[in-house]
Amino acid sequence: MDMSDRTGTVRFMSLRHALLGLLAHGPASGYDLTRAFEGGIGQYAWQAGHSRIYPELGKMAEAEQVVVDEAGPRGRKTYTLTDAGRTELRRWMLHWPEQATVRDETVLRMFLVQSLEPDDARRLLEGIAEHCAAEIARLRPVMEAEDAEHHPGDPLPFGRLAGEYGLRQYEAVHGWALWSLERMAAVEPAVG
Amino acid sequence: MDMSDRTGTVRFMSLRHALLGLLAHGPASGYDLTRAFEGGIGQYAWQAGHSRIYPELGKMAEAEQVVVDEAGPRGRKTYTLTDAGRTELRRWMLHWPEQATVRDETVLRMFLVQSLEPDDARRLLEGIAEHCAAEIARLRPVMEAEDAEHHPGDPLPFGRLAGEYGLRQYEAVHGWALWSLERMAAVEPAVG
DNA sequence: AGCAACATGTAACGAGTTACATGATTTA
DNA sequence: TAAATCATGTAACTCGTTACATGTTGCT
Repeated sequence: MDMSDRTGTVRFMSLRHALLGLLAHGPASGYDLTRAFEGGIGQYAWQAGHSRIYPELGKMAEAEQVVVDEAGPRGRKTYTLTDAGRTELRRWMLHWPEQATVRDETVLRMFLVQSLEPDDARRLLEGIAEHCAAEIARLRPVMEAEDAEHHPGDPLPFGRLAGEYGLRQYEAVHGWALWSLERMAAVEPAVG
Repeated sequence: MDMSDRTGTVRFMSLRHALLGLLAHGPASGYDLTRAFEGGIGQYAWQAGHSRIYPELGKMAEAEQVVVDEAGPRGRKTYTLTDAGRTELRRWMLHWPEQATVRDETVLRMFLVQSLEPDDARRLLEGIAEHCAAEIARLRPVMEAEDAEHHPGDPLPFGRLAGEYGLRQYEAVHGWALWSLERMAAVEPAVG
């Protein structure tokens, strides 16, 4: 599979693709989509507020990647993916740029752990390990409950793969923090 | 450890903290720092080009978090971290906001795998698994070589913890992609 | 009647990318 | 002497956040 995109085509606009992806599993309003960004996507993948989402939906409608069902109370507009929208989503999902956009404050902190004094670094790593352990304890039962409800043959619940990704992410960071603590202890044992 | 920051203090500016963190391991010029962003930090944590870095260094000098050694050929300016800079770096490293900035195109794609048709999703996951396997094969020998050169008692090489983080990240994603393929196969076996 | 939640929009600002612009030093 | 690399800077544009602004519907 081709993991890179050497064509000089359309760049960036990941918010648009996030919206296309969310709309792929059913019509939704700007309000609904704003709520969606408050969940896992906003926590782990991409952030956006309603003030950015509404204008983008407008542009997507212009580009005929979505259509509006003018209806619903309180001026609610429901957007539905068009074939053009689904095609663009698929194109984006299958063609990865050589350098994808990344801006992750948490990962940045991990890259900079070694800029702290050893005692501070240790405290930070201990905090990370604890935090991950707590998140794992919170997420694992959610996944297990979802799996228990799932009958063979049913389609996977929306977000199940993403949830698993989050869980494994926390497990990886947890393991890394513990490994780093051991590694630091071997080099420069804590005083006390 | 306090993993959240409820104080209404200074927001965002992660680029500044990335620069403070890089300068913590030694003085560098804007050019050097721009190069640094082309490596692991830019690939996994935070992106920035020279056009953003130079003005930010200017502001940091104004705020006296760095000082300039006016010297060097071609108008090269070397920046050195001050105590104020180190204090600010430490503050940022130890106080985590409730919701950290995240914008990661790759993770976004993983969240949206389920928006693809099963055959496309399978091809994508296979591609991810292969890509991760290749990166793991590339990174592991680098780490092992670094570890082999390392003598007990020496400080950890700069970036060793970050490198391990990257490696474990790829391992986690690799495992997730394989798990997802199995999970999908159980639900909707591939045709053929 | 009042409050929470639903629902949409705009404006000002902050932060990053691409492109424009210039020049000095080193190396082949 | 030509090219690559070093080295810095600015301007225009895009994208995201915070704050401003307004009105409706459903629930208690």
